[in-house]
Amino acid sequence: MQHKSLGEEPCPIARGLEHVGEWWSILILRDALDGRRRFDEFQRNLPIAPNMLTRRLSALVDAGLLERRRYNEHPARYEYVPTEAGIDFQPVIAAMFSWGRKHYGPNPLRSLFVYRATGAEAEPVVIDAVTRLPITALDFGFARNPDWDEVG
Amino acid sequence: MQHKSLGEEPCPIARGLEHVGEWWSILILRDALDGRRRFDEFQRNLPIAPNMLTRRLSALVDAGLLERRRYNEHPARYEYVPTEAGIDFQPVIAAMFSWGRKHYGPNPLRSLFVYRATGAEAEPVVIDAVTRLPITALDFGFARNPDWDEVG
DNA sequence: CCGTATCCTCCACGATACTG
DNA sequence: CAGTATCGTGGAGGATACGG
Repeated sequence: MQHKSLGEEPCPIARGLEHVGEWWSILILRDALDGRRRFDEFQRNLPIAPNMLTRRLSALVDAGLLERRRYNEHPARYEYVPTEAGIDFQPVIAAMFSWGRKHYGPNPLRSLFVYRATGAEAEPVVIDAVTRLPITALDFGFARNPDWDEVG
Repeated sequence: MQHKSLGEEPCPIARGLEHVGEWWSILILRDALDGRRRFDEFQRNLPIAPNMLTRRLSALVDAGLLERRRYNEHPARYEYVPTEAGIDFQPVIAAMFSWGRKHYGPNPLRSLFVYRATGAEAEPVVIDAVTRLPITALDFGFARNPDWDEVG
């Protein structure tokens, strides 16, 4: 993102976007979370130019989402494995999948859940793992509160 | 996105990204879902140039995420309200908030849930609203399956 | 006051050639 | 096979002036 000042925005969404906002980042993350590790695995699965793949992988490493790990000495070979921050990105991917599936999927009228559940259309929700209560973006007051550290 | 062929990718994530992949789109959506409706409301809350705001709002309308609704005749005034597809985007926003909060927030060590729940750190998960079971991106096989319509 | 039109900059992305 | 180097382009994003 060129508007670097957004990285200093108080909103966690804006801050997070700073690291995954580029087009390919999320798709690479998707593949990494799907078990892909190596350069050519990514490239086989994505219509991306090799230099772009290099750049995005480096950026994701710098952002702390992927770890570059040497798996062979001679010749030097690396694999890219999700860090904790990368793994934590899974719920975002899952939510995006569900949303994209419903509204822009090959068959927009049916969601993936149809095949896995009751046959009724289902809405994904994000729930708090502690309270087990559903939370919504609106609950956050995320775009309103200037101080994200204030305790209610 | 310039790589228009990605809009024809089978993966719902890639397809969805086509509509919200631009930097400002998600932040505008965030504000819209937070109750903002009007041009100047958005602009007051975001460090965005007015022409960009116009462009992104139009794009979101074209993508079917926002509806442009006239609320005044003379002079002509419009407001932008989330469609169903826009509202359905909330889980993505929520997941992004949680993720950004944990890893890139002003206080990266604590998540918002801390303040709302037990005091323990919590991980958000996406659950299927029908089965009430947690789902993960890996469950989808999303990056692997060429045919998203196949029924198991 | 609520936007739109114009013009410019810069970088994400693409194509291709090359190297150990 | 696993990348890097070089060059080019379109469009996202920015600054600012204008219009209803």
